[in-house]
Amino acid sequence: MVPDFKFNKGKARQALALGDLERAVLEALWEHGETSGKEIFNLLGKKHKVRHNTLLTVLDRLIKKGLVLKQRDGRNNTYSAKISREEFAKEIASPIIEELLDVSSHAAMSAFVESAGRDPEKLEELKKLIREAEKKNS
Amino acid sequence: MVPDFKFNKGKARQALALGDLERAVLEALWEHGETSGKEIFNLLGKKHKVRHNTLLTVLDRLIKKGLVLKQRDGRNNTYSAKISREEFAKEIASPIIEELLDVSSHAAMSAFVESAGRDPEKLEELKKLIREAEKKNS
DNA sequence: AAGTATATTCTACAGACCGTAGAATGTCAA
DNA sequence: TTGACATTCTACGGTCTGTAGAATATACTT
Repeated sequence: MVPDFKFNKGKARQALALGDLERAVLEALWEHGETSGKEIFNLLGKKHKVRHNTLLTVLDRLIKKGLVLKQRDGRNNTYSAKISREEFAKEIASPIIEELLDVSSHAAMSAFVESAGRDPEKLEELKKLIREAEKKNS
Repeated sequence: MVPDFKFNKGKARQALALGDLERAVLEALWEHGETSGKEIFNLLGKKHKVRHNTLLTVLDRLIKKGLVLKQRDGRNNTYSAKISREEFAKEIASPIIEELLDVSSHAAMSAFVESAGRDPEKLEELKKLIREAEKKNS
């Protein structure tokens, strides 16, 4: 175990290209689909203790990042995820995994199987994916 | 495919908790073991076009992060990685993978098998790890 | 021992990213 | 038209990273 150095949860979240609040907003949009600014505030403002403003700024940044779509609807706006959870996950997973394997494929694979392995279903899917990959290789 | 949004190499590197130059320095230390400041400059200064200073600052930050050890040796210092490549990889892989699986286990597993699957040896190791995990589960 | 070359330390700046939110503005509805 | 509400504009501060000038320490040479 390494003293001092801690690659903590915060770091891991950052690893996913977005800040915590940004992620939370995106999650909310995935969960609720098209959502007005007010709804978003109701969903997140209390828990995160942020102003309505703040959430709108965050939404704006997500728009700039190409992750969220904004539509006018009278005096309100409507926000929706421009990219599905699956697409997002796919987009970020590949380069990260590539890097992890590059640093140490053994460590990466161990960690992966250890995490996924806690769920037998995931293990089954993993095996299936491997069989498919092997078929493609041969 | 998602337009606009690109989780590029840069992001992925950042995901590994360090900046590019920091990573490069750490890699150099892993490769060359105990190294003087001058050697580090010779190894990296040219390629990265940075001053000796810059590298020492980076080393200093790595020290603060608990990743590098500094020792006096006369007028020079000697730097060495305080954490092995394997340890480092292990440390960072787990939380990242945890997060990736959390966002979408399917996407994470697909991406993983796709990356690792390009190398049959890795695929074999993966299968072995899975068998071990299954044994532990039962 | 003084001088010089070299390495290190101190200090600082800039840019990106993110959370945060006040102030200004726009819009609908009564 | 006015009031209530939502949005937009603007901006600040903290963190992280790359970058490096200036100041300082050290050792070797003469």
